Amino acid sequence: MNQECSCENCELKELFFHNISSNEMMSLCNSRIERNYEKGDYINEQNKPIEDFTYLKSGLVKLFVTNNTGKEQILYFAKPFDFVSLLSVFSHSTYSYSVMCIEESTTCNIPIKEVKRLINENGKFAMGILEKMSTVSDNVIKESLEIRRRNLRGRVAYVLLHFADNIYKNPSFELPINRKEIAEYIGMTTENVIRALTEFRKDGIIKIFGKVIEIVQYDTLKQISEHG
Amino acid sequence: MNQECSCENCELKELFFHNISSNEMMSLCNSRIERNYEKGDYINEQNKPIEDFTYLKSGLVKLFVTNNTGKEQILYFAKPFDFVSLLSVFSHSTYSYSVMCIEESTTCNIPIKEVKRLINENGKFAMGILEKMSTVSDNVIKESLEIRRRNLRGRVAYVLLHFADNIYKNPSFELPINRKEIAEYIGMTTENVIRALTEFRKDGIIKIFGKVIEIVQYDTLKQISEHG
DNA sequence: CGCGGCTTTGATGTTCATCAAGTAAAGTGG
DNA sequence: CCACTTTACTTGATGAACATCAAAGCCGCG
Repeated sequence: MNQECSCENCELKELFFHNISSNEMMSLCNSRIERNYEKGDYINEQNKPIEDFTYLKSGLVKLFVTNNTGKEQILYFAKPFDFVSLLSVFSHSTYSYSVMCIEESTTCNIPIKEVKRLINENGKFAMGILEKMSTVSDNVIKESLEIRRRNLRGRVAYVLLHFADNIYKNPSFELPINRKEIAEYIGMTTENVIRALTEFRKDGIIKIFGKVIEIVQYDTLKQISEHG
Repeated sequence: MNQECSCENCELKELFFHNISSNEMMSLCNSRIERNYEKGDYINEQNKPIEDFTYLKSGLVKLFVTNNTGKEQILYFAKPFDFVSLLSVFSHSTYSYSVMCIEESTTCNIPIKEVKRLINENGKFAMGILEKMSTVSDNVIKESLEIRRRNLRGRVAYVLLHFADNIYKNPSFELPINRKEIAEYIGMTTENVIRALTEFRKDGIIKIFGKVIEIVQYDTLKQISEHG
């Protein structure tokens, strides 16, 4: 009778262990593993079998696909509380995309079988997963549509605001990715991403110190993002 | 004791009423409504409250968003057996997308409350919904990435092949949408969609009779789609 | 027949990708 | 710690791809 399940104190408990009995919880807690990753480490790899249900406890990761021309397309940046393996876990036996750390990260992993068993046995738990999954896929789709309807400047502005508003909640932040990855996210070339950034800098809208970005004229940037 | 639930004979029974008891089934069957739509009718409208869980029995629909510049972006074409309201039902109280018929269609609607109740009570049923939802969102995301990495010609070729292979399963078919809608789907202008089609026609790759398209050189079109 | 919407074509200009070259920064081995 | 290599970043020049604008043809419908 292990009374000391550390999940009891996990800040994600409410999110994930919602609506399950203490027995069920104990069982999950015993089969779960925490993993630490450095920047650049793969958490999941495209086409590899899905074994764990993974969520991010801390850090930041990018979800991307490598298409058959060898190029990478980034589809999402996941932050803590996001379920990293949520998109294809229930429809495929292998990952449809790769997940890589862009900041030091910690994940909590539960064997996918355990989670599936629990879903089958507990509808309330299933409902929670459904809600979370719906949220994540909705976000991914919406973001891709938002990016798609903008031009180069609008897209770059959108990304900067995304990091400032949603990820770091601070107008000045250190970009966890390089220029090439910004390009892979917004579907433009590295050179043109740089050109847009330089323009913003010359116009006094942002300041650039290597990877550190400071948004000086927030409203102007917002306007450019809304297409100006 | 109504022994005559018509769902018993519904071809979608296996898909949706999987793993539920005959009592549960009877209850769903009694609260469900079938609706018929003409081409151009709205099935769901963006920002309107979600009341029903909807799936498509027959026909063809487009899912799209109207962004704040008033332009429409098509994100998916749903065909029978697809759950039309599957993307945001569990995370939002209003639709994130509009759904409009592009062919005469029939839907089966079940009050969302009923479905949620059933999910909460029956994990196996929930698992089925999860799988379906995962499949749909995976498809939407994958398709958008596939389109994004192609140029004009590649995108138009991709759409034609999509209709031929996935929707109509026939190299010649009648396009259910106009040129503008193709453009809204692939993120290009109407004029350029037409130019690409005309090129394909002049090169003898396809034949065009108004909305009827006949793919003559399938392999060539495939090559163009894979970027050539 | 005439009107409005859809389609098509052409001309023009803008936006963006590509190619090339150079600078800065960061890692590597002696 | 310094030369060396590699990787990231930056700028410029050029051409291709695409959007925009304008106009005309087509087709269905009242």
